[in-house]
Amino acid sequence: MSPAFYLTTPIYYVNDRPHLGHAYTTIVADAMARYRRLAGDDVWLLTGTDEHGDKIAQAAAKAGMTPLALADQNSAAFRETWKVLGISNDDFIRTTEPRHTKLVQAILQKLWDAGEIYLGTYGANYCFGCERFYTEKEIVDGKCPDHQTRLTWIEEENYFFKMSKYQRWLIEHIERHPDFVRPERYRNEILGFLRDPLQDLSISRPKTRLEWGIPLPFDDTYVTYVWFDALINYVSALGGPGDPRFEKYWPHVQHVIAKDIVKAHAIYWPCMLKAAGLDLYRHLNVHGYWTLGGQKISKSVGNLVEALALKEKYGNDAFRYFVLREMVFGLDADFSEEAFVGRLNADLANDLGNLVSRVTTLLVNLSEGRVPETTPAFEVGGDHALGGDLKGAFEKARADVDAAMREFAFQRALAAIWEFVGAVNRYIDTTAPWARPASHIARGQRLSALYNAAQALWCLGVLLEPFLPEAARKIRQALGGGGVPTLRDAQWGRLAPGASVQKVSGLFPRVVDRKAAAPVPGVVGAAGSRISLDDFGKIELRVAEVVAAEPVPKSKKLLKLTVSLGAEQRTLVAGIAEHYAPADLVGKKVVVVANLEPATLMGVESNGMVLAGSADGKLAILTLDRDLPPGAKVR
RNA sequence: GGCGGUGUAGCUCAGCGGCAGAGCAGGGGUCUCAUAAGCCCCGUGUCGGAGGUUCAAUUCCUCCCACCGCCA
Repeated sequence: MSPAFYLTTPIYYVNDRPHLGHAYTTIVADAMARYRRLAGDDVWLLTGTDEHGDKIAQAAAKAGMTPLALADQNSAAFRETWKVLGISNDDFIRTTEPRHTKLVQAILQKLWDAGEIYLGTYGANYCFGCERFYTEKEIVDGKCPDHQTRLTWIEEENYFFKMSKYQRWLIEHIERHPDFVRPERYRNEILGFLRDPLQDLSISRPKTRLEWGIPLPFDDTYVTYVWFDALINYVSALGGPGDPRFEKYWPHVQHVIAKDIVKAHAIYWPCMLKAAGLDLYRHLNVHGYWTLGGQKISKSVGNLVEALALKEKYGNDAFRYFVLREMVFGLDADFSEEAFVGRLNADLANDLGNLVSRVTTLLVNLSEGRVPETTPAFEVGGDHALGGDLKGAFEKARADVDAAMREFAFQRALAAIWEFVGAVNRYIDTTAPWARPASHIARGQRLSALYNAAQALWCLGVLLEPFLPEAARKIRQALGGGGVPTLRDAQWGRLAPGASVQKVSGLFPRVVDRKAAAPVPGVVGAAGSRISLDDFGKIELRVAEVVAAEPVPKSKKLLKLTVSLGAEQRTLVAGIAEHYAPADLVGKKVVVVANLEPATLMGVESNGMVLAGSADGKLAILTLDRDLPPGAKVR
């Protein structure tokens, strides 16, 4: 029987619209689920939406809707987003579903009967304007920070979960299971927090203040408060104890969350499970935040939503690749279109896409579009072998990916695969199958090289499935493979000689437009996309007359120019030798950046820069359409 | 204020007692099967600062500076 694997994302609050943060969490969970399926596990992937609470009730009132209607609408937006992103979730739970509310009530009743819950008094400063309590540190001069009105001390009876009694037990559990919370930084944070006394957890709100929630089964003048409702989704989605699905998957549960909800998941949740007599989860996997253009995300999530829109511009696989490769799981990372395009061009287009293109083309041109036969004399260690141990390189990559994925180190898994991509590119260069003349040995070497390249490509088509599902499928299909692969298919020889091969080009087209590589105003990295007049004023542009021009020795691209700025002459180096002959430039009036820091190129110090535009490989220097004296200011 | 973390090549980061590393960017070369892609070559950087331990410290300890997180 295959091992079970149960993975959850948080349930997303329907107050938000789906954005980059939600998408990252969900993509991570999806990639992991796909990897475990590939490895042969019996996987259950859960996501969903959290739909109760004040904010929803208020937003619904404002929109003139019922809370449930609002929740329906926004929950659907998440469901739709995951569909568009190709997320392979097996279930989608909503906290307003009966299967959930029933189980929350069942667990509450059980804890109440067991004496784990008591009625206590909670006192705090309340603002009637905000309809909420404030903690001491939030208060400004005894007044509400929003309304500037005096706060009222209100004592309210509420139900409390006896969480404090589990403190010692929880510390011991975390100490005995070093990877219970991972990466380690969050484990340390939790242990630090647990050095102070743990408080009991308020789990109710009176209906007089909040109606939009699950009624307490033992007192229907109260509803269940946030975490006690939300966390239980992980259990209720499996039907709860006694349900075959629960019995099968729950013992193998792992959660994926962002760092903002670590405390609820690492402290409240284990205590709740313990009190309810349920097994604890295996691992809590915590990731960091995305920043945009180096800026911390403040109140507005608009930019995060826009960032998610890049999936449409560049494709799902590229989007998945970028977020999985760029973020070190657990740490914060920066998202920018520039970095995105950099990854897309360097890793996906140049390395992988081009590899797929060249291998399929070689097979079509030199092997009649079939996977060739190989013979021992031409394989690794054989008398006429060439090129080194590609198969060994793959086996290493596969092992490295496995080790990385066990630790949720997606960035390392992808780095390992790309090391192999590099090895295949090198293998093709060193074996150069297109260059083999027609001798018997050369022909055998050529077919052997093509055989190995084909096997390598096939293995990539399997191993890439969790990360680039669409591209991986295209690769397998190009080699005549259909259906759902498993890691066991990622082996030399699994692709049978004789299998037909289709040419695949343009798997990941290069993004060449410079404008596309720059942040789009109003989209991503708002901070980096516009400059102030002051910023522009820092650039000193001047008219310059070219006095002399000569090629820089040993350089294809560079010209050394002497220009006059009127009062002074300067030397500068320009990368335009492929487009302009030195003689064409002398006497021309051009525009230069006059206050650029000096830079030495090929041993020549350059003091400034000639302005030129380029597109599609063409380049043009900016000149004047009327005469101005050298040194004239440009702005 | 307490606890913890981070500070290494232009950028992102790995290394964590024994001659400073990778990827990207940049420069040069080269092949032509391929998406102007590939491949090869090119990195002396006060390893945040100051002390200390050690035969030897980027690596361990102390203090300081800067930034970040959690808690109050």
